[in-house]
Amino acid sequence: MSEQTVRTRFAPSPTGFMHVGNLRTALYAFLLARSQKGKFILRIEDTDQARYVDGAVDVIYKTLAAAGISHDEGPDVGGDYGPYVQSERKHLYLPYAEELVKKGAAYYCFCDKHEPAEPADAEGVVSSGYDGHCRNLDPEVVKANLAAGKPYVIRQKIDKEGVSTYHDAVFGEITIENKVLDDQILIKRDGMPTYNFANVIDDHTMGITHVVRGCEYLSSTPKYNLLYRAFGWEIPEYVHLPLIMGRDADGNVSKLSKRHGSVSFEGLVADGYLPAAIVNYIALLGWSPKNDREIFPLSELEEIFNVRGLNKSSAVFDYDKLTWMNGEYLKALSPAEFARVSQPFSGVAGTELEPKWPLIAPLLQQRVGRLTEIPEKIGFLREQPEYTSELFCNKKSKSNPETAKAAFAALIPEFEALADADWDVEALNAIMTRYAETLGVKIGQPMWAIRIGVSGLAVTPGGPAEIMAILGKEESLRRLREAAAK
RNA sequence: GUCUCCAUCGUCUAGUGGCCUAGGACACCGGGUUCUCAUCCCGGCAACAUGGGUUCGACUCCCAUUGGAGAUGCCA
Repeated sequence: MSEQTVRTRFAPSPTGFMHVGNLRTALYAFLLARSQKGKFILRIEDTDQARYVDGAVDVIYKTLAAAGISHDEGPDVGGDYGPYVQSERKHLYLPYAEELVKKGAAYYCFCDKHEPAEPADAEGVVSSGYDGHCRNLDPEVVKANLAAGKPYVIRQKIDKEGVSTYHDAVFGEITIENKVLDDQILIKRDGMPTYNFANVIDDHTMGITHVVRGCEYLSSTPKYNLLYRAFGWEIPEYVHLPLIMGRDADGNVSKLSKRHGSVSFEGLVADGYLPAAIVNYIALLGWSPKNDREIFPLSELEEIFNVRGLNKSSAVFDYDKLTWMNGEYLKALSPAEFARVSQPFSGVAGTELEPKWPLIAPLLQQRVGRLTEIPEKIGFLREQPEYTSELFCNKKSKSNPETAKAAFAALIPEFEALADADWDVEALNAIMTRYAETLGVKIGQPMWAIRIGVSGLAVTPGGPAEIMAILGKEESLRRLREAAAK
């Protein structure tokens, strides 16, 4: 490319939610622009009126903002190439299509709506393409039909001879035989442009230099290039991205969709993933910095992003790895920040646990992958789960129901003797430590028993002392006496 | 069906002809540390789809096969 400023765009259609695949496309387009000190543009593609969803555009703004992907031009921030909403550009497209007709690169078509192909027969054969009925209509007939107000569409006229080749930054040279290119519709019966047409016009008129999009457009790109050429416009640089896949219960892989789990940004956030972690994770799903690092703040990605790191093969979305990465982000938060972001997921609001949240949150920060794990992790604080004395067996701490009984017998009176005012983590730990020392066993043994006694669980956030401090003297002792009776 | 693209551990990936008995991460398994289970640390398991070429030498280049994905809309 020349000295020209890099301009990339993200052109979502307002569907009401943001698929992570789309978000990743936006991220890469944004990163490419930022890394080249270029501009990133947001354009709303709402040419399909039938699909209009209320408030869907706001979802796009909110998601991009939450992800930290900021655009330099767009419907909400303005710019020199507006309007940035396709429905507001409606009047713009028809003249371009008519220009193409004049140039012989497009034609009016008065055929009935092409009936949707049969749901595919036994062989899975799908009828393909337009039959070219109106391709060479007599100009006089066209004029008459137009004058009579006959409904029409405008189709691209594609020369079926030879092959088309273009270059893609990720996939290299792509060559397609022109005969498989269909005379696609440019202007629909309702006067609106199709995505295929609007895209080309908008990208050109908005000065887009790098078209970043999913690789489902790989095989239709030659048609777009024919359009650019018919207009005499410069073809942009293409950056086609591999798809994000999901794995279903049977182990089959396909384009990531709802049956694989949450696939929208807001869905993931609701599942307890931090926006920053989601962005970091998807950045590495199909792109590599070519080194062993995995945790990258967005600001750093803006510096180091490079199209050379883009992968050709599709990637399976791995919720486990996202959970791990989310845990890393959670741990990196300040304790106060963690308490703040995790509280809404905790379920403590309005309960007796709410005042104790500042005590509980620190115990969770190092052991949570998804924020939604929190309620089940702290459920025992409100109600102790059922358990049997089997749980008292633990090889490592040399524990069994007998050692537990002994520990209860010795420790309950000691805890009882502790004054309410002294009931804190240090004092409680001191009591257990002293007991272990006099008995000559590892501290793990009494702690194993007490942990289970007050929680009913083998694994808990925090240790027995922390739990007792949160539970308070009365409730702790009640649970311990019950445990001793088992 | 046709067209296009893809192919390294279960998953995300590094690797651009010799640095590869293929590196990192997640998951899994084992050990260690921490006043305690978890966290953390250390270790282990585990891959170049197959078959032909090219080359002194192929994970890397070419071809075929197989497998996978996408496209084939008056959706975007």
